[in-house]
Amino acid sequence: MPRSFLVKKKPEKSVKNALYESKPKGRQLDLEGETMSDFSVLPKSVHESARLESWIGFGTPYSPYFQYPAEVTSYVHQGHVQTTGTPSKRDEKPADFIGTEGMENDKESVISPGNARALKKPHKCHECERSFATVAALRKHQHPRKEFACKYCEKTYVSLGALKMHIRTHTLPCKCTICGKAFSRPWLLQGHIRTHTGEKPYKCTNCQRAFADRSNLRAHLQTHTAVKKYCCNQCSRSFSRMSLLLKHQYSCGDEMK
DNA sequence: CTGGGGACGGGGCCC
DNA sequence: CGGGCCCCGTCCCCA
Repeated sequence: MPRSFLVKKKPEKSVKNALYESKPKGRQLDLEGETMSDFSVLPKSVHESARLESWIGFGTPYSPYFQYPAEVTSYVHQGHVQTTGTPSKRDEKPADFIGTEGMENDKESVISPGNARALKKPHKCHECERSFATVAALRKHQHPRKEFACKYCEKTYVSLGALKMHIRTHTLPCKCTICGKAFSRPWLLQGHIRTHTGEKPYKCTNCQRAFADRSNLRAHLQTHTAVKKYCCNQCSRSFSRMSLLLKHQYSCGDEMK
């Protein structure tokens, strides 16, 4: 039985934590069904289609494959316009991304056969004025960098491996055989199993306390130091945790006003 | 309210 | 490319 605090209040996390509820619903059902799947063994066709078609531009109004059906979506950055954007940002303004003119140019009916012959490079980049003979060439020019987008959220990654690792945080393939709780990675599951076994391999050298989690030992070690890691820049106080410092700075800042 | 502990998330790095 | 691990961090509970 999970402790109550495991059900977190943030929406994006509550989805995952809802997996442990007795009655999953909607999206949660979807995720639960995929809990058993391992995205490291995605069908090869998925990977290859992602590689092959990524620079064509999935998820854009420009693409004939706008509704990408596979497990992994993939797209490329727009080289000229967008350097740090996310898929959502890109999708907010599709007209800016490609341009209405570009969309029209994609249709053969817009460029008559005669004009097409006359214009050997009818597809013009709006950023640098270079022209290209094919839509694909234009898009390759505009999208020099490949990115892989998660289908469950808006995060993007530069490698398929990084994306697959991230997708595990949605699919949670590692399941505890004792309580059934699922985790994204095996070592997270190992840490969780310690809560069942009581094993605490991380021992404090200053006192006799032991911890199941290395991070918790690290936080504990801060309690032994006179000057804590997180210092307030308004006063001389220091704290063992960032959260405590932030909380303090909030009140400290009020005092300074 | 504060500080500490428990449990866990996730990106990056190394092998 | 995948697994293991490290590190930094969050969230929640409790004394």
